[in-house]
Amino acid sequence: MPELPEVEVTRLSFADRIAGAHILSVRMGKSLRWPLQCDPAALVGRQVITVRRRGKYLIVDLNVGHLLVHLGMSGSLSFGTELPPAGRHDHFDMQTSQGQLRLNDPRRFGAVVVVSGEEDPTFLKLLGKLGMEPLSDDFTVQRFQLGLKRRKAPIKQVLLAGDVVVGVGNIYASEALFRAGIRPTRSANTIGQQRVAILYHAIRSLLEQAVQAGGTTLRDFSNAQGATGHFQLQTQVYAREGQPCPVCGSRIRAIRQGQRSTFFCPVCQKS
DNA sequence: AAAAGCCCCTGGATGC
DNA sequence: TGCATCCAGGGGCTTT
Repeated sequence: MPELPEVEVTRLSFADRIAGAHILSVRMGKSLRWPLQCDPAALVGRQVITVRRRGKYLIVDLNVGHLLVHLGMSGSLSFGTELPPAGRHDHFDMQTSQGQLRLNDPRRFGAVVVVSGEEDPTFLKLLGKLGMEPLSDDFTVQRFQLGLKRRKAPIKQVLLAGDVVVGVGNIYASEALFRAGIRPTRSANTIGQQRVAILYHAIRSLLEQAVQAGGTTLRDFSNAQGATGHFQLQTQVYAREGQPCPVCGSRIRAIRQGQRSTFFCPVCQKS
């Protein structure tokens, strides 16, 4: 469910409200992808400083240590002072002096993990090999090109892998390649400089627009205040197999790449 | 080093 | 209505 825009929108929807809060209690329900790696009681009394994002991870900086939060495929956070009683899929609840932070995640691919710092082995394992942040100044056409040069796998899968650029998930990968006119099966290292530049700008503008739109809500995404996104109204190929291409009218096609579906226009994305 | 598969888990949609 | 099958926005891990 959540790609970079959804994670960023989630962050923006509660970061200011939780900053400065003191942790009063922590409850872990059914296990998520990994154990918390810390006694919940040990978090009591710590203070939330800020909330950052790296790729699709949220990093909740505490005065002592950090909370790494990942939404997986079906996770969503809520933050509020009057949340309903914990339900079946609420697997993490953190009561603070400024409200309650809750992770709801039916599929439990998500995670909440406590790390001591940025040298913590878990922090390094999860975040250490991530690629460039697409909306940061580090991400340049030149570096993007350099990253793609040494990959001969299909461009769609290189984008998804997250070791060149982070945050582009299954929806935005198809959308970006459509906007750039590149066939998803094209080997990353064979894309010409001009095309790489176009793809670079497509990725940036797409993600920026999606954040502006509050993210994409396909079935159940909502931010920490419960608001849904509306970028799905601007998607052009994702989940539109058989429908006419918005540019040329050809039928949108669907293929499988690495057990994920990919959508593209066979005419606009010739190669 | 890079690429390809497998798997974690639940729920909704579809088909018989 | 019941049951089987497939699919879903991610990504770490193991094997080639």
